Amino acid sequence: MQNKGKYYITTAIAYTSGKPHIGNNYEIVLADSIARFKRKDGYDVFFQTGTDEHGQKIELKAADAGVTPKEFVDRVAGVIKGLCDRLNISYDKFIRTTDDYHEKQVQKIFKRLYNQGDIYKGAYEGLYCTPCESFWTESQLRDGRCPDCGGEVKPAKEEAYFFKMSKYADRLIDHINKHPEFIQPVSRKNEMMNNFLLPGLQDLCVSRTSFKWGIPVDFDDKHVVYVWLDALTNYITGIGYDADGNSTEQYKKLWPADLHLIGKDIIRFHTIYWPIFLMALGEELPHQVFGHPWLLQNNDKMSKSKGNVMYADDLADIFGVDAVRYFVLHEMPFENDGSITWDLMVERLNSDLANTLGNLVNRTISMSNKYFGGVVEDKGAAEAADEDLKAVATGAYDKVAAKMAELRVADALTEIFALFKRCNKYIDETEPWVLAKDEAKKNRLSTVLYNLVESISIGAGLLEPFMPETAQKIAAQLNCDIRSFESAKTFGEYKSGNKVTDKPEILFARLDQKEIDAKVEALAAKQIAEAGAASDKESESAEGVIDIEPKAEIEYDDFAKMQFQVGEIISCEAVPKSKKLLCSQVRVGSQVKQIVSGIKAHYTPEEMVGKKVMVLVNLKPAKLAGVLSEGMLLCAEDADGNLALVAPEKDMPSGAEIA
RNA sequence: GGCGAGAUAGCUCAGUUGGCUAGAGCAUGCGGUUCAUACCCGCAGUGUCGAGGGUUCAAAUCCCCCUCUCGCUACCA
Repeated sequence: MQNKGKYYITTAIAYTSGKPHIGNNYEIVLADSIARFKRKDGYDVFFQTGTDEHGQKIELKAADAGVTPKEFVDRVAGVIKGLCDRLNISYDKFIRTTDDYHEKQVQKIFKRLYNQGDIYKGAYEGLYCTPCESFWTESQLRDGRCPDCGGEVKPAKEEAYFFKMSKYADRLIDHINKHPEFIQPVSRKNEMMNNFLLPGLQDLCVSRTSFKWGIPVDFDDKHVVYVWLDALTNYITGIGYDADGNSTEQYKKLWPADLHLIGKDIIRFHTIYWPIFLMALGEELPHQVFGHPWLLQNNDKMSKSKGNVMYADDLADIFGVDAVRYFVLHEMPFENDGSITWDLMVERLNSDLANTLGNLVNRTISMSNKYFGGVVEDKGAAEAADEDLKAVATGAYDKVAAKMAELRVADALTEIFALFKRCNKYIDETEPWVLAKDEAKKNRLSTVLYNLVESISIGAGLLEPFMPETAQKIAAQLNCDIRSFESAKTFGEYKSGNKVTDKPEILFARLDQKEIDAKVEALAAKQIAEAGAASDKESESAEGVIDIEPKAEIEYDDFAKMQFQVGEIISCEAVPKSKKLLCSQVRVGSQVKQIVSGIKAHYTPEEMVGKKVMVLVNLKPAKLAGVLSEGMLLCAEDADGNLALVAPEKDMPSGAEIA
């Protein structure tokens, strides 16, 4: 087979804060299918995945669990790698951002970018805008004032390093315009252009002093390198990049990457910051970044405490690895989010895998055994009816390859199943059981069965990248090797006179919805129990608790400046020109304040009325979406951004002081 | 608020540069068949192609407007 050149494909690296659910594993199955397809198609493929292991969240989780951060990430990385292996992922490299070569290179990269002036130390003094709660750099200020609100900026305590993004923006815009395939799907290109590139890029903060669990900046050890410079560079450090110019042969061969496969939530980082980092390092840009949609569960958020989190290993236990692979690949459209439910999985498995594919293999082998003792022989008794089957079988590769070239994996699978459906139809057209009754038609019957076995063999060869185990099982039952793509283009490669197995195994057993329901309930119970136990102490704890960025310590005087009181909401309406704002009239003691809050998504105006809530009353009034707001309603926020108003635990009169 | 995408059969969607009775898969109904995992094959559907207006011999497809949904983004005291 000719070598079509190298193909370097990566997934995003998984954050080691906990066990990933099926929605996270989707990406790696997708990547694996592409990698296997390319490999089989004659490319010299290198497939890298791994784990992102630094950051404050991990530092805190480890502390909760009573272990060191390294012990914590070692354990979670092991779980993640185990899931990859369980899903039969054919990665060539599993990188961890705690690997020593990676850490060393990140330090070198940081230093080099600093030395060449792309990274600079941000002077926070005089640059914090209190109303906006934002830090600004010199270059971002407008006339020495906050570019957002035009207010004064004041000194602050934390210093940080920044990357000068704007310096490379024009080059990046040019690159994106000249390479329309760079950002996939293309609809994302406009979002990046219109929201970030064209309005002007802000410099990116690339260090932190507020936590320690990260790669230290080697010339300023108060700082650790902050997430993106650490995480994104895995794509080059994993294959031997060296910031001093001594990159390995492997690096020179593989870079630039052919495809970065990532979730749509991190497209910005991969199509703006990452290319700019690479430009700063003088490296080529990756050919393509594909921000795939998400696999959601029934539009319902997965949550362990609800017991509805789907994990790849649980699914594989119930359905089998290849069924899970088939499911996530098939259900995921190209541009919109897909949805996954237990009902749908049972339906897909019964309809596609058991009925169409499994039954086809089974009935074909059964007939071969029944009529010819398992011997499959082409007796040359061809008829016109065979031509279409042959055309579909030998033409399937081209169709699948065309879909794969566009990364349309779900469509590629559909093309393969079209071949299996054609085979079923062929059986009905030729009616082997009728031929079997006529001794004179023995040769025809033999040829018909040969055509079927040959077509199935071709289909199995095409199926291999997506469902490797199943392809293996089919080949074993047909007693032949798995077909190469090359041999899938010609009809008649199955060895005539070969003997198939005499005891065909069921590839996919039909499932009973009720049995699955029972298993699902058992899983849910287990999860809820675990979630309960976890909230006590266990290392999995942090579901149920939230860690946020700590702010600098304040004096009592700072606190005393704020005046909190109980306020009663007497009326409330939506702010017309905004999506998220509600405008409430709040009685605080004898006065009424108008307060605007960004909680429309969580409370209806009707719900708000009558509530007694905690109000920050002496906040300087400001206009929001053109409406005056004279205070702030206090809310708690969870990790998903859900808000809950804070209210006194017993009924208190309006105006009561909170201190 | 800014930018963008979309609204087609019960469900998920396809419909290329406007062209014949608008398609596929799944689900539903009917018929056929029995090698096989009660499977497979065939047939049939229903659709005001989101509402309204316009251009055209001809519009799901182009233009205008309206309603709704979604994505990114800003604001969210």
